[in-house]
Amino acid sequence: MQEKYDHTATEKTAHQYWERTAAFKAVEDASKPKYYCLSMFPYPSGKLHMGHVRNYTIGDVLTRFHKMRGYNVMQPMGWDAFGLPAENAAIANKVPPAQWTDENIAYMKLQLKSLGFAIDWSRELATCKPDYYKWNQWLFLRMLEKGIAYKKTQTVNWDPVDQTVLANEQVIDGRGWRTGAVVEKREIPGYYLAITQYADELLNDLDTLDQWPERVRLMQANWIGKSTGVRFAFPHQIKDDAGALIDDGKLWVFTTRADTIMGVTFCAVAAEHPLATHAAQNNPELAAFIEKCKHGSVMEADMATMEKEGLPTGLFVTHPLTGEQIEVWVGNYVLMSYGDGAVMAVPAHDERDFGFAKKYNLPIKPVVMPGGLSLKTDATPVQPGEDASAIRPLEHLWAHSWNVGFGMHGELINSGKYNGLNYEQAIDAIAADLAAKGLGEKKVQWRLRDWGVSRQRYWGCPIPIIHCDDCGSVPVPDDQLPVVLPTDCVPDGSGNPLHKRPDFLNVACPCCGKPARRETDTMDTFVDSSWYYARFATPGNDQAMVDERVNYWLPVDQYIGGIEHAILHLLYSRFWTKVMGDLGLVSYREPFKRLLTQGMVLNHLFSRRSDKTGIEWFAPEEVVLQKDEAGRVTGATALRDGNPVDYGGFGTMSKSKRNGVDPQSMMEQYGADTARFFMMFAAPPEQTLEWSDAGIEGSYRFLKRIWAFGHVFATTIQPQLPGQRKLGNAKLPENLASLRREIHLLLKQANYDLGKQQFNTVASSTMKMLNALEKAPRLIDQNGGIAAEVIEEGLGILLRVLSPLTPHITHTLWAELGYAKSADESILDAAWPEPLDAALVQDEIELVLQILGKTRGSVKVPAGADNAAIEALAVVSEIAQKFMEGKPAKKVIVVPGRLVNIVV
RNA sequence: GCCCGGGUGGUGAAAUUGGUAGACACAAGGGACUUAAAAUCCCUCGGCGCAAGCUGUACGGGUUCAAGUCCCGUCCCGGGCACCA
Repeated sequence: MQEKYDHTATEKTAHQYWERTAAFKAVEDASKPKYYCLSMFPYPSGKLHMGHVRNYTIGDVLTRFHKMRGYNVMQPMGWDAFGLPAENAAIANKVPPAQWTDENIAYMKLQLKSLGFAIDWSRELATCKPDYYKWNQWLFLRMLEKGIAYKKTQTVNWDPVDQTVLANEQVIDGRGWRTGAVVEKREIPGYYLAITQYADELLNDLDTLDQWPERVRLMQANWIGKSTGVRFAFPHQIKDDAGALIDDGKLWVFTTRADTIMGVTFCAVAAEHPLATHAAQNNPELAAFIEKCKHGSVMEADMATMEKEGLPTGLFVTHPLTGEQIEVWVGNYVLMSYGDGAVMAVPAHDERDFGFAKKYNLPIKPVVMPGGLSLKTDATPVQPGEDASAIRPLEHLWAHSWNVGFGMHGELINSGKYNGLNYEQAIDAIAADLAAKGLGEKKVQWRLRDWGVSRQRYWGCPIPIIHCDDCGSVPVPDDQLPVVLPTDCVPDGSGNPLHKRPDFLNVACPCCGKPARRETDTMDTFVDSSWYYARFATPGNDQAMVDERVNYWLPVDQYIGGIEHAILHLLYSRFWTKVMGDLGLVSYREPFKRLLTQGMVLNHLFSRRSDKTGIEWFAPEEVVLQKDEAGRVTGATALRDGNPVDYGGFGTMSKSKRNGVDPQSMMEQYGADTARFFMMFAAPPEQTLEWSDAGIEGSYRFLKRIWAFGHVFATTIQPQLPGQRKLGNAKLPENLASLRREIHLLLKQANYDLGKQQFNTVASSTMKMLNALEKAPRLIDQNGGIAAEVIEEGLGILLRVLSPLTPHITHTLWAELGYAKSADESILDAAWPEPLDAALVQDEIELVLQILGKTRGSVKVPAGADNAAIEALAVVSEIAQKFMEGKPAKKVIVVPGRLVNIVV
């Protein structure tokens, strides 16, 4: 074998072998447990970034590990290929998005191949291809039939110059990003998917996802936002100009605290509420305020700090239980989009209402005595630590905003017939009374909204609808699917280019046959990514969305991706799965059994602030770091002018901050194995990873040492191997037994860590194995062939444990050093190593010796010794005698295999 | 504001879930080889101390034979959510 490590040659050899043997082709096989390992598919933006490399390396390590463990593994890859960046690139380069996308896919595929990922490329898919998106359209039509998809008007950002709809991120300070024109809000029709029909199941099934990170489940639960309460109405006689009762004479509100209804002193409605609109007609001040509220809501950042403001409408509604007249206010803190756009206000028990009431001098009426407080003779509560003789009226307590009531449950007071009831009793009684009057009932309110999927965009999956003047919006018949998107359009930024394509637009109505128009809206790209993992299981089927194979491979056993998809993508995919399940297409209810959210890749940030140009960012290779004598970074100077730049610590790699590292140049210089190893070694997978050039060098050094040891093995150890092997359970001389034990202990640790998906310590274990083996060759002089056998076994273990991380170098060494049993066998076919009990046993074990809980040293005891024997040995040991200072042992704690603690 | 994570050497981190804190690596310092440099190899490396030893996991308490790990309180850092009624 070659003496020096040549990563280019090594990687080429391995790639050719995998290609030639179709090593990663996955075929259904009922005789083996299956393992479907999936990394979130990339958007073909042009080239891979380090986040991709990290993501796919994690997936590949798991894939290869399971393959060697005997699982039937499948790791596919595809392209999330529709989306806005392709349109933007088209505008900039005057190239059709399809062409740009295809070119990017071709390049990125090469990059993925050069990283050596064990991907079954025969299952590759791109969401922009008709054979994929046909099934988006097909399922959309099924949803339409079941009432899960429906049409309603939606508000969009409209650029009046470009005549186009803008995504939220394309609106900058209220203006279009390209034209600078003031963006208008427009109401246009669009299609929605009723994800809220599945809200309950989506929430409840989170409990079954016990192999998901807790925080992701929490984020989803918050997003779904279930709250149970009572929806009820305040009757009124307020009429509009035509003389009709506004909202049928009922102001509906939702509350989770129906027990405090008797404490309502006013109501607040959103600026867009019909009552507000009505009241503003003859009230310029109110009209101005409402206008301000509507505009204010655009600026997200101000929302958080915004002061609670309001104005009275002068309108009154009737309290449904007391009959009192309740004034209606417009409040800037009431959202039209949540519930009914109106709230009851109970200042005594809600912090926000309280602040509002204090500001505008509205009455505060306490109706709940918080639990845990006792009452004084005048029925006021005693504060913890307060002198019980102090007499204060109830109102005084709240007027001083002593927070005894906000959000707390307790017994009702000041509430007439409900006095004395607790939280649950009060809600039941009040809900019953409201129901009897036809003015309310218990209700569950969700934060989750239906999913608007219409996008007024060209580069997406066409929505399969035809608009006919006579028949209305008609679904495209199944036999006319797919509705194919023309791929030769070049968007220029003004409007949807499909509008200029008569060949696409003009079509006969499927109902009546008259000329009609095709829908030009396309689907949200989240639709594309909501089921691609299922299609991977059934490649090549042009007759059905999925087939029986889907129930073999799915659910995905391990899904890996960024935390940024914790909510939308994962929630939509779960929803889509449930819909597919209800249509009888799949037999599982959750798509992803186990989820790993990998951390981001960070790098140093360098910048310089100048008055003229603002912030200028420096790439790490453009600066020189300054360090103090301890090696701590104290500052940096620019290479180009020698002047200082600001060091901003670590931040996520980004184009704009110029701190990204290009995987391509990395791989050319050091190779894929080094990149992969560093990624795995530098941090546990879920944590952020700090890029380090020195760390890369270190990983490279390790691989060079592995290779060098392989060379030593081939030249000096292998020739010593006896023809007849006798290692097995053989009794070895202590120096060999100890080396062998060390390797097997490290293997045990590595297997344990792999189970935990803690790959950084797996990498550590392989380094420790090499450290041990490098010292071993001299053992041959004393022990001959048997030592060579121990080393051979150790290196074989090391290569296999390392192989999921650095598959190329281990592939080559495995073959070159004679580990492969035949020419068509590679390390991938080797069984994963397991530690041998025979290698782990030892005659004597060393226990930690503590006196009074303080570690003082260690004591050697025979391996089989029982607690009493260990105790006896420990007490008479030299160290124990020294530290016990002649005092008798009061108690001795023996933790088998670990330590002895003597208490005196 | 609420909800999650975190806080361990100069740095990234480890500690088999209550049992020798700092494994493994990076950086730094010293040495060997070399005409020299690079590469490689060896040694040192939490703090104090010549040493025995003492001390040390953000801070203050507690439980325990034993606490980085568990409990209570405080202070920071990161992330998510939010006028959600």
